[in-house]
Order: sequence, then structure tokens, then C-alpha cells
Amino acid sequence: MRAILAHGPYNPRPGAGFIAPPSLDRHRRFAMKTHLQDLLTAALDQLLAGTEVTRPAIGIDATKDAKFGDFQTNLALQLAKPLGKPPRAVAEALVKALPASSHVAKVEIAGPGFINFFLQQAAFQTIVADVLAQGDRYGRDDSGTQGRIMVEFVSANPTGPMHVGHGRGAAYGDSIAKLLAATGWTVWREYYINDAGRQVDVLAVSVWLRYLQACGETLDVPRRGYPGEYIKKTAAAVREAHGDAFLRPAAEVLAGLPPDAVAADGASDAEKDAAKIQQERYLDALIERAKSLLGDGYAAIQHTALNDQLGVIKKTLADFNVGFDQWSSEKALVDSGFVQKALKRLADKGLTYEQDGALWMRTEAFGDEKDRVLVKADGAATYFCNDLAYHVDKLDRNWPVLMDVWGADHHGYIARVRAAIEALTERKDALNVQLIQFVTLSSGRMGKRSGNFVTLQDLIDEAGTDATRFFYLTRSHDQHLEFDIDLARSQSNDNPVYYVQYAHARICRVFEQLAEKGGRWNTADATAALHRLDTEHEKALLTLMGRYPEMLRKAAGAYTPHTVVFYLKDLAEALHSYYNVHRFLVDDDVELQNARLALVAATGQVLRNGLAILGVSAPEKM
RNA sequence: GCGCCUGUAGCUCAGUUGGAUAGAGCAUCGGCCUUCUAAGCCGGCGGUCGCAGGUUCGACUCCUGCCAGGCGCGCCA
Repeated sequence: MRAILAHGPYNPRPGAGFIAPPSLDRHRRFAMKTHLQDLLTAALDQLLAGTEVTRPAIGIDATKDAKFGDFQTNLALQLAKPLGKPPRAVAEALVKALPASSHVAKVEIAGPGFINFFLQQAAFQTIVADVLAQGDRYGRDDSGTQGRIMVEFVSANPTGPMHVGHGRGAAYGDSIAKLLAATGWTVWREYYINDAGRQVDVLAVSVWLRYLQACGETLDVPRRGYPGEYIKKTAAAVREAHGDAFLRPAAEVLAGLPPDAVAADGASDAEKDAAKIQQERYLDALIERAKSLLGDGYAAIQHTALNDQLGVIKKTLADFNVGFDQWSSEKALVDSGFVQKALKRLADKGLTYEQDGALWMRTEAFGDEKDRVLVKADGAATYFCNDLAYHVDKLDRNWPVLMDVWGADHHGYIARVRAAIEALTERKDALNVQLIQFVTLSSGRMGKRSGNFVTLQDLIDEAGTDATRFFYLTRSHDQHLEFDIDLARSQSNDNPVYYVQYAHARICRVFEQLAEKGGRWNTADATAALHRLDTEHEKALLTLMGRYPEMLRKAAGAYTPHTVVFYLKDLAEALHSYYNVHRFLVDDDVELQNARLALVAATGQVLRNGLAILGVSAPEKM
């Protein structure tokens, strides 16, 4: 469940599982932007006085190209129609009405009527002082004023190790949680352990049969069971803990069971389906047999198996630098009676009914395609039923916004969960689902039941956490990702993470060199020297650093950590270019050296801050 | 069949929520290390933004239709 599967290519967008991004207005905008807005507001008031035209929202954007200045506005284009004048004429009038400002070096009208602002370099130089003063907090909003949000992610089934698809959800979830926490949200991260239901029985039986094999019994593992090698390890763990206590003769285990059918090679689809059904029946019979033969021992095997699998998952996540505030157990939720309570709440509202021996919920009344089963005719709760209760539990714990990070194959599942939440809370927008698109491997298919897949652990061990995380986060999460395993494993210099890390390492090396030469540097002197930063390369760095806070908010608002990745690549590029053209350690001009050291120190800080959002380290040496 | 999504350089992907001449990495071609790490820098080549209409000052972006591909449509999880 919740798995990010990794089959064929697939690229749907979040669609229904998408709520409006949090408002950006409550955040402090880049100060220069505010300043320009003030200027334009004054100009507009003058221009529009005596007309019927109301003042439009003033949009100011960073320019795409330095030749267009630093900021641009399309106000004149928007006002051309209501004012009945050509855009360029409006622009000229606007510029004429602009109050004077010591920060603005030049204003130009360009193209169809854009107004471009060229700022004084001094306006940018102060960014360095800001960054150095704020350090790790630069760009962050730790106020928590956006609200409380719970992010549930990974939630991989404890029936096997995580594969590369889960890795994507883990990297995304961890990063979006960090991003939200850095932009004014109070964040709680949770992993939902699906330790109830039939799949856990399948796990127990799969382990038991491997255990029997290890004890010397001759019998095959079920075709629809979990076949992976990891099951053998778990079986060994059971044997370690319990010895031969669960040994039963193969003949006794298999006596009277239906056949574990297999479809012939050229079988039709119908024949294959029939075989599949028979295999499932066989598995069910085997589960019943295990329970009756083992008694309490069955639960012991299951318990050990679950712990073993969960332990593997926890180790992988720890290695992957992913942490949770809470691991919530589905079984515990059921055992506590909370699921029953949730069902009663639904029943009290008249939202459930019985039909064909099953208990249904009226999800269709809340926008779902059809009603859904909560309790099956055999008395077992559906996955949806327990999950519904879990979501109610989250809301009850005072987390009014719930983000769920799911694999894209869960698209059709969103409507019913949202329906359930709306039915119980009358809140339509509490659930924010982010669907993570499939991961395809450059070679081979994967899946737990095939027993043949690349685990996330393998990937981390070979490519490293930094490279793996960066690779995942380089693609937009709502875009299908082709994972080039060979590239990731090769640790070649092509890996984009090195480009960014290298920029940081280079900066650190400069300060090492400074120390080796017996040079000194301090923030006060450096800040006083900032007026010496006047080259194009320096301007580029200053501009980019100034955009960092805004970029973070944009990334958080769109739930796109990859925005941070692309920003960091740009920042690293600006640093590398600068590094190749100018020297920072200039002995014969201490003031210039101070200014440049301040600039690269600030750049290093922003690189660190950004990489921290991604959960990627910023090495001092490479 | 119905619903949702995707289509951008040879490959892998961005594209600031409608802005100016559509960008980056890889690949390929050519330059740059006696100087803070060449895991780097600078430049060249490379495009009918799937196709056709529409909306407007302006469209990769919004709307409609079509083509191609994917996912979902269980008393599975």
C-alpha cells in the first residue's frame, strides 16, 4: 500500500488530489520588490486620478535576462486597454510619474511596453550582510504561522524491503516536509504501517514455508506468496528466535489443500486469470492451515516477520537520512477500537448501509464515482475502512491539513478518502494528496512478487545517499522518472549532485587557503567592503542569493522540491563561473579580498541552506 | 467505454502560474590548468514546444477537437 510502483511509464497530474497552495502574501517579500511596488503605486495613483480605472494588482517579476535590468512589470500592457491608449504611451506616462528613488539606477521601457528597473548595485550588496547575519536561518520562516500540517509518506508495506520507487516517495516526502517547515508551517511526519490485513498473513505463510524448508522439509513456496530472497533471511530470524518450535511435516501442511495451479505457456488471458484465482485460493487455504497447525505460534511468526521487515525498512530510511515523528500501526488502530468508533460516527450520520452482506459507505454523495465497501461480507474490514479511521485519527490529533504522499497508481483512491473526511468533518480541503509518478529503471521490471528488484538499500550503498536523493529530487514529482541505475551506481562526475557540492567545497577551500596563508577575515570588515562588488559575476551571485527566500516560498507553495534543485544548480553555476574568472584571495587589496570573501561565504551559506532542504550534505572537501 | 494525466533539442528534463529571442545537463565539435580543487569555465552544433483551430497586445502555458502513450475504474492493498 502507498507503494510507488515502478512498472510502465505513467505521468498523470495530481488532478483531484490538489488543493490551492498556501498564500504567499503573508511572507515578507524581497525588500526591493516592495520598494518598487511602492513607487509604482504612487505613480499609478497619479496616473489614474480622475479616471474610472481602478488600480490593478502590481506584478513585479525578476527579469529573465540581465539586459532587461533587475525587475520588470507589465503594468502598462495591462492598463492599455482600460485607458484606451497604446501600451508604450501608458508606460511612458507611468515612468514619468514615478517618484525618485536612490535605489533605482535606471528605468527603461522595452518591447511592447514592459517597464524595466535597473537597481543600484548597492541595493544588492546588502544581501551579503543579510545572509551572513542570518546564517542557517536565511530564507527561512520558522514562525509556524501558516498552520499545522501532517505529512504522511513512504508507508511502504512491511512485507519486504523498499525498492527504488519507494525511494522517490521517501526523498520527496522528507524534502517537502523540510520545505514546509522552512516556510512557516508546523510539520509532523508520519509513517503508516500496514501491519493488518491479508497481506500480513501472506507474509507469515511465506516466511513459514521458507522456515520449513530451512528445517529440511521438502515443499514449494506458494506462487502467489512473497518469493524474495529476503523471506529466507526472515525465516532464519524466526528460526533463530524460536528454534524448531514451528516445524510440521510437509505432508501434514499440504494435506487436502487445493492445487497451486499454474497456467500453461500459451495460455489465454482467461486461463491465466483462472489460474491466478486458484493460486489465491491455495494461498488462503495455506493461511488457514498455518493458523490451525500453529495456534499461538502463528502470531509469533507473524510478529517476528513484521518486526524483521520493519527493521529492514527503518534501517534503509535511516541510511537515507529520512526520519519520522511517529510510526502509526494499522493493527494498533484496529485493536484500540478506533476503527469501530469511526464506523459508528459514519453510521450515526446515516452514511452507511448494508447490502449483499457487506457494509457500505455513501461516498458517492461526496463526489466519489460510487459507494465503497467498508466491511466485507466475510467480516473483514477493507483497507479503505482502516485508512479512513486513520485519517480521522490524524484530524482528531489536531492536524487540520493532511498531506499524503502516494504513488500515482492511487489516483482513483483519493476521491473516497476525501469523501470520508468531508463526510465526517465537513471540510473539503483537509486532504492534500501529492501523487508521485512511477519510477522506471533503465533495465528490467520490478515488483515484490517477482522477487527480482533493486532495493533502495542497494542503491544507497552503491551510489550514496546524497547522489540518490539529489537524483530523485531533480525531476518534478508529478513527472515520470527514468532512473539510470548505471549512472547512479557509477558515481561518475556526471552526477549533478557533485556540481553543487563541488561549489561548496571550493568555497571552503578558499577559506582554508586563507588560513594557511595566515590571512584574516571578519564579517564587520567584509560588510564594510561590500561596495567593491561591482563585476557582472558578482552581480549574478548577489541577484540569485536575493531570490532564495522567494524561491523557497514558491517551491513550498507548489509542493515542488525540484525547484530548489534547479535553483542550487544555478547558484553553483554562478559560483563556478565567478571562480574561474576572478581570484578571491587578493593580497594586495585587502578591501577587495574582504568583499569577495564575504560574497563567497554568503554563497556557501545559501548552498548549505538549500542542500539542507533536500537532505543532501554540503561537504567541505571533495 | 468512462475519468484523470502526459507529449518541449539525438537522450534525460526545466520553463518564474499568460510575457520579450523557449533553457539546462548528457552526447557531439572547438578552446582554457606555472596562479584559491579542471568533479570546473568559455564557445559551436542542435527546436514546426504531438497536430489543427480558438481566446488577446502577447500562448510551451488557457479553451475545443484530433493523434500517440500511460494510469485508474475490486467485497485488493
